[in-house]
Amino acid sequence: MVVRKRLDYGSRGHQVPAMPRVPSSARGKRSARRKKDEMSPFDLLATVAGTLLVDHENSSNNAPSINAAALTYARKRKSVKAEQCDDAPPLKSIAVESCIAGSGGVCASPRQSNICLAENSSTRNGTDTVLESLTVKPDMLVRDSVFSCTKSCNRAHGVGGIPECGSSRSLEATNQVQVQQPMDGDTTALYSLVSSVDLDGRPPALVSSDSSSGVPLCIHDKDRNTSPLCHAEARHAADRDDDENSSGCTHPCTMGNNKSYMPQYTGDSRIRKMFASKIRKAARNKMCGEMSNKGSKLNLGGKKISTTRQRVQRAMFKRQKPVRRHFTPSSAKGILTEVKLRIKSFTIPELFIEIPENATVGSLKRTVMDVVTSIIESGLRVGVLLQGKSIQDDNKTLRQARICHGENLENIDFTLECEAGQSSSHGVRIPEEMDFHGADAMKPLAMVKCEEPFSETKAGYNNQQRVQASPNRVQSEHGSVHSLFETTAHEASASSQAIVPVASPSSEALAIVPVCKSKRPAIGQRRIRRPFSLPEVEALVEAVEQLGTGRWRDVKMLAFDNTDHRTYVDLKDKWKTLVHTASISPQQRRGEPVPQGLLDRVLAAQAYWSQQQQQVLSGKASGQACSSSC
DNA sequence: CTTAGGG
DNA sequence: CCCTAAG
Repeated sequence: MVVRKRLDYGSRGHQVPAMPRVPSSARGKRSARRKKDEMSPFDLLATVAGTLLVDHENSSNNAPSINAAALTYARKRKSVKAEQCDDAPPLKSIAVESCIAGSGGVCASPRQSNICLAENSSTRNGTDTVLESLTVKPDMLVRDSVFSCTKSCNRAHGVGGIPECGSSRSLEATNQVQVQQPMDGDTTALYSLVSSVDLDGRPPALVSSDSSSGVPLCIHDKDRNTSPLCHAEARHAADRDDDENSSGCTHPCTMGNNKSYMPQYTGDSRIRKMFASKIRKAARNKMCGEMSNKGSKLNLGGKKISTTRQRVQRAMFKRQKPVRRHFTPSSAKGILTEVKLRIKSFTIPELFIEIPENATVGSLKRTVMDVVTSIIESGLRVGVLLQGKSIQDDNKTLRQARICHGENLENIDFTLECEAGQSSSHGVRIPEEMDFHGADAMKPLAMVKCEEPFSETKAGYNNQQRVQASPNRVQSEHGSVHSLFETTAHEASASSQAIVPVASPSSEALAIVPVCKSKRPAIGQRRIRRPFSLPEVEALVEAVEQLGTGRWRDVKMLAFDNTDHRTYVDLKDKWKTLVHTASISPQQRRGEPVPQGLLDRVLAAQAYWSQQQQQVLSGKASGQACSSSC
């Protein structure tokens, strides 16, 4: 038997992408295998750092703590694939220079605040602007990373020096590390001590600008005046699905009406379902060729451009753990203190990579790896801040630096940044070298980032409207960008964490930006929930009273012909729920209350038309019997 | 494509 | 809302 598979589920005008469907047998396996092959930027970094540390942990006492942390992280993350490590070039010695960053560890160097996009220089100072945080020059792979020693119950102090780090919003990796801290060691020794990190193995979570002020990509986030760290702390308890949230994308005004329903952030289950649905659909259809575990498609070769400049714009991670400091029982000498540190922030700058169009995914991965490696290789600088003030004398003992007996431990922060000024030998291009035609080149990024996939309350009903609202985006979606997006998404770990290349109109450069849910319903994207309003219900009831149940297409045309987001299936479903609502007690009803009068009409119409249908059926049957007998 | 019904 | 069998 041939089973027809409908590709267009929706009604006219409601565009639902033709999607392959996975056999229902696979439905139960939605979220089963997702994370396996994911390689988040942090993973990538962790892998690199891990390799670095492997090479140097025995030979160098000055291995940057971040590497240690990253290594631990990498080790704990089974998802770090060996292939990435294998392909990584041998790492040379790391020049780790203890260097003190400026207060707050942010933008100590003018270059760091130099951005290629932000035409508005007034935004460059002080708190980082969105653009600044988005486009960090590659000379700082790890910028403004801050370790912080804090007591478990001392949240406020853990923030020391951080709030000023606007750039820390860019990427926060609050890995918690544990340090055996000899009280008499000098600051340099302290760095190496971080090697004994005890990293929490949880995968890096994504910063959602909605839930964290760490990603102020959209203006609406200004409403949230919580400090990043406070937010971070607040998210501890529920950091479960950070990785599902879009890092660079905010959904400022969506879901305005129904605060209790926020699909983008509602939780993993929903979004995971979404992605799992994507996966299974894709797998079933096999129309996308090789699919990543995120349902991504790889089609790099199909691009028309000869060179792809990839812009690793930004990656953000946020890992939140309760800030704790563990004091081990003092040894006989009583000079060891176990301290838990955490990386407050961790910034990866944008990278520009030239990749031939016939490059393979593997080569792309290797290139990214090489670039990251080269940057790390060039050296990381660790800074120690005590109460926001940098400690520049590496020879000073901790006691001399008044870092002792834990009394100041909660005030210690660490900064990590790349050695400035190096250029990559792997084809990395710093922003200035890009042939951007002015700052406009990056406009699409901003658009995409802040773009709201669905604006439930304001975008209007027409899908087309939204598409038209952002021609650049549309262009991006249909071009080669899409294929690259798929590729990149494969490497990124979480949905929201995925970095997506976006075509730059004025150049052929591809920008990789944190993925933002597409305005176009992504493949397998569940439609946004749009509760029926009272007028809609009234219209529906009236139409059904007129036409009856079972003629949903007509009902649609009669009462909802101008609303594309209501399919006749939706109307049918709504009627179903209305009937159910009318049949239950008012106390059991949820959502916007429907007037009882309307519900009565629903029941009446339902009873009437069901009776009619039965009569039709019986009449039909009798007619058939008659005709057959006659 | 529509309808119907379960999820 | 989604998914799908069936008409």
